[in-house]
Amino acid sequence: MSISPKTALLEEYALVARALSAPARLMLLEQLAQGERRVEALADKTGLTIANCSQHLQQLRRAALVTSRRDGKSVIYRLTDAKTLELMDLLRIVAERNLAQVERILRGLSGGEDAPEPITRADLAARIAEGSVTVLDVRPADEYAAGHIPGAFNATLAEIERFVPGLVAGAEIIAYCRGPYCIYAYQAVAALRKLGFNARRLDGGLPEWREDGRPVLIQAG
Amino acid sequence: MSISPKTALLEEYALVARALSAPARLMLLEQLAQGERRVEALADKTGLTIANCSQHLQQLRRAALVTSRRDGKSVIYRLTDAKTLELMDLLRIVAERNLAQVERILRGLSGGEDAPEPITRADLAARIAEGSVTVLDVRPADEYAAGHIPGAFNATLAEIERFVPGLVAGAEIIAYCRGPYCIYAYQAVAALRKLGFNARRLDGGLPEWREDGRPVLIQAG
DNA sequence: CTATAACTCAAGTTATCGCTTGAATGATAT
DNA sequence: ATATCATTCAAGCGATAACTTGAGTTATAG
Repeated sequence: MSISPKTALLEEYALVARALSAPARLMLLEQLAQGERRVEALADKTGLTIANCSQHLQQLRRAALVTSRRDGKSVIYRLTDAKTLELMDLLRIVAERNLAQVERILRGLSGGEDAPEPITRADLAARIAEGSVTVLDVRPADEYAAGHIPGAFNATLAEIERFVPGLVAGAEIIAYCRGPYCIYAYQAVAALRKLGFNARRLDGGLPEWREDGRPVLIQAG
Repeated sequence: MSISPKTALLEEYALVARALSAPARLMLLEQLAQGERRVEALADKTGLTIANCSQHLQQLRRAALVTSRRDGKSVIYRLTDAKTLELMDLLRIVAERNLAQVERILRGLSGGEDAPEPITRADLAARIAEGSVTVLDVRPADEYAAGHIPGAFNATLAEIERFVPGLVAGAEIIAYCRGPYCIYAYQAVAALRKLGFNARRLDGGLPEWREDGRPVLIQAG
């Protein structure tokens, strides 16, 4: 009872979509977009148990969205290629354009309607070159250490207030985080604007910046 | 116990992916890519029961991949926008590039390794203009009638043999069908090549041709 | 107003998914 | 070899999805 090739093909396409259909797996992909990671590190960051995390990763691998290799005792996962990022991005774009619920959440995060448009990566690069902007990396310290935009300061959301006194009141602040799925930059911009600063979000996060071929500084460990 | 905005966002993105995660819904989207359709017509084409079909369509609508409107007694569904097509296409591309199973099926359909590269839509347009090619629409007659590439002949797979005697042996034949998800063109090319004809597939199908802004001929009814 | 057509809704069944727990594997260190 | 660490496998449970069936809605026709 072999099924038709048509159905077989659609099953395969559906398999890829199904891999993207669980929040836990999207979280894993977001982490992997930062760079390759061990299973345990992914479990830590996402709050999943190790076994559960491993199972999700295997589903992603079956759909060929990620690949894995062994390194000593660890197994290291990474995105198969940039197409995986594209797929995640398109998913987000469709959701943002058409789902009222998404717009509502994003508006809430931005603290009202006064949120400015995000700055493009090309514009930010130009502004950094002329030194007219403060760049803020709103990710956890370990992710910052693993690679960040040269010249960016690092502060988590909780640390922002402590960080503020050092800022010049007039200067524009650009916040970025893990990427489109990450809401830290939204929240940081909202917090800074509430404090009277001129803050904006970067369009995309570090993975997109890197994908553009722009420089990434890795902290000497 | 409100969930975090982060999780809420990921749930929404996952909802879109989940809508794409069933072969039946991909089939429906393929049909809708041809043009807007009533529920009953979609049920006929896909072989789903009406109730089941309706439920799948509602899932697609919840994910904002399709929209619907009432027209008299009927409800007519259509793709929300071209982004839906892009999403389907990217899904296919990832699957074709990375899943061994998909490559195997497609190779099988093409009847071995001698399948030529598909012709681009731009190239086909040029070839049509100079009249140096025969275009074959391998979709059911009703879909052909609802819109086809000007100058194309219509023949289903079963009819191809009957159609053959009228063809010049040397002339190149370009077959197309519903689009990337449709395998008719693969099968038609394989069949024609087996008969000694110089046949190739068009890259994409009618929806992509239309999306390019190229002319589509609608049969006078 | 009633009948009919085209969908949608609701309930029930079977299958699959996501998560947990505990055991099994694979690779290094002692 | 034995111990240890990182990951995967296997079994079980509750929740969700796909499909069916039959009833309920909405709009046109008579």
